[in-house]
Amino acid sequence: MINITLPDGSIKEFPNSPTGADIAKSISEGLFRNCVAVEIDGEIKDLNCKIEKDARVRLITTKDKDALGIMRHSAAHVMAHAILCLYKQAKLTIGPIIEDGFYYDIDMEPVSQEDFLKIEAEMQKIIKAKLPFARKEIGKKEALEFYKEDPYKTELISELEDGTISFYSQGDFTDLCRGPHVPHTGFIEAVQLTKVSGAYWRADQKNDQLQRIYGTAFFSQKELKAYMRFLEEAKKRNHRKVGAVLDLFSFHDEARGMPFFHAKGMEIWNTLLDFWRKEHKKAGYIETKTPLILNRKLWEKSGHWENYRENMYTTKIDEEDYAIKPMNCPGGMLLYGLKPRSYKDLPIRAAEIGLVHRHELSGVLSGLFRVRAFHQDDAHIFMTEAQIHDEILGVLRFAEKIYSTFGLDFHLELSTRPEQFIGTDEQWETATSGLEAALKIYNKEYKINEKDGAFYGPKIDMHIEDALGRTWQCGTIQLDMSLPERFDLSYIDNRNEKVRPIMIHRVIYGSVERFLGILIEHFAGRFPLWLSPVQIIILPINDEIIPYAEKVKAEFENKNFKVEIDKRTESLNKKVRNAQINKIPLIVTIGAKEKEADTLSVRTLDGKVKYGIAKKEFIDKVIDNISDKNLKLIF
RNA sequence: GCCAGCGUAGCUCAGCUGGUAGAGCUACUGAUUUGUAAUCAGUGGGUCGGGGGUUCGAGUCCCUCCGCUGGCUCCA
Repeated sequence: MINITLPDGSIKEFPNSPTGADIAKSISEGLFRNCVAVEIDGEIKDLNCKIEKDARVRLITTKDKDALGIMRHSAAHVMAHAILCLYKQAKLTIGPIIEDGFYYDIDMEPVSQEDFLKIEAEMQKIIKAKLPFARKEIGKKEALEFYKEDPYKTELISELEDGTISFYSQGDFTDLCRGPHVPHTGFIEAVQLTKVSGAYWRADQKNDQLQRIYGTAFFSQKELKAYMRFLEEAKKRNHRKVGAVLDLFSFHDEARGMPFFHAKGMEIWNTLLDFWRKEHKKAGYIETKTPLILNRKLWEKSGHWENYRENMYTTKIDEEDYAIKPMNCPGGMLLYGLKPRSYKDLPIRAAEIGLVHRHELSGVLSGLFRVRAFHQDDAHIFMTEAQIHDEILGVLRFAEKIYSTFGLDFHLELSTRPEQFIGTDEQWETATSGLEAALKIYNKEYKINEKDGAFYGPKIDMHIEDALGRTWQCGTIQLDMSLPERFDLSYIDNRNEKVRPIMIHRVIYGSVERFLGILIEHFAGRFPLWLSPVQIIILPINDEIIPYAEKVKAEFENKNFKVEIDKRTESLNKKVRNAQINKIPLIVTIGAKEKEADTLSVRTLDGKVKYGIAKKEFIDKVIDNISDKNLKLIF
């Protein structure tokens, strides 16, 4: 007898080695039809996997959060199967699932999106056939024999241990795979190929370039359609597009990857930095500024010349080598080292909006998200060991305050010591536990990325989440055990001894350019009033009223509102349409009635119009919205 | 840098298998003086990304360079 414990605690008895399918059927036929896999004592297995001993069992239905990944992995197999049918000489490599779908890296002739239709058609045949996925455990020798013509699979198998190797087949297709899979191909209800790219075998440029074909799959056409709508929405919000319509910035061939900001872009830029400066001052930061071009000797001292050279722009001045800074830290070190420091001075929180240049590969440039010149909202905090966790905690709380002002939620990731590192075990221990202690007090869940820290210290990354649920790494807090050493920084402690300070680098916006890009997409160009480059547009109803409208405009400007007036002899409808397209939050129409009554009619971007609002009331409300940094206009 | 796709007026796009470039919006001019998402008419605007080639003839075919987009790699 086998005793199966179900998640609700109930126990079912089976005479001999039941499968997940048997268990499902014993409960209901409907449940069985929706089951894709089964979790046995915490491990997810195929539904037809025999359960040989008493176990805790959880049936995974299509509704389960684990189901989607299992099915997408099966979809990757189906795609590979279809491709092998169409491209006989293709060789498969790896085909994992990713965040919103799957891909398969295949050694084959280059394909383009036009080929998707026929691949998808072939996939549909396989799906319609409802071919069962069959697992076969196989010896290493046999596996190598099976793939003797295939260098990729041979390489993969040779890294596996004998006894752990399994193959999965559907129809005449077989692939090396750990599993699990859905019971049959018919579970792949909605599937679509999304993109192709070249990808190197084992991510190494020296290796062959493979075709990476991406796809996504869902349990229903409805979900697939919703996902496609999401992609559409993201496209509509694309900051490059919105930035052009709103006249915020542009790119020119004369300076690839280096944005030009227009007047309206600068309005937002300055608002972002005004806010930033005010908050930093309140949080006990000083602001500094270091030069753009610094002597090679400094970069040699900091280690950048050795480790970061290929990303640096260099130049010669008076026969000496210089580099345009790719990071602000070495300059910051010089400022700290300027004079003897006392423990009483610490912590020193020195911020710098530093313009850095990095020579990124041409292919990676992407709007404001990936550029070659950008401003970091940097700060270097110098402190004693005892101050580590207070300072880290301070930065976390500070960042939260900043992000929440934009309505951005975020999550944290801690990266620990990598394979290659400098410093002693003890230093790493102190540093890492300092970060962890702060995270614990901060009391927000965080993910640990083992061995993902910088070689010079552990770090905490802050990933914000935008209105579409996409995440972006913005903030980072990096403990640096290298630079204070290299620059021989010190402070005098209370026993008159020289001590090396602990230093962190931290950014909150990250790159101001990129943060602005994220905000554009987050708000879809409809900035909250305090951030809007144009807050109010005045639409005079006819030419006669223009002088009065100008007076109102001057009045608004006196209050520091960002206001424009549309004096064109166009229909009101057209001017309204224009203002809506330009996403100006407050569209104010002025005609004889308004002049008479000292009122305004105010249209907001939702298309609603309020007539007869007293001018004074309007001004007060605008002031309130701006000073409260309201995310939603309260009017 | 690599793979794939793309590059026609300021913007959005049309231009079939090669036969000497087109629309809407914008801009400008005139009329209209407008009450909440495009008033009407007229005018201007392009060495079809650059260069080279094939051809009697190239926006269209080929080569090459540049740029853009999606990925790879890297990262803020």
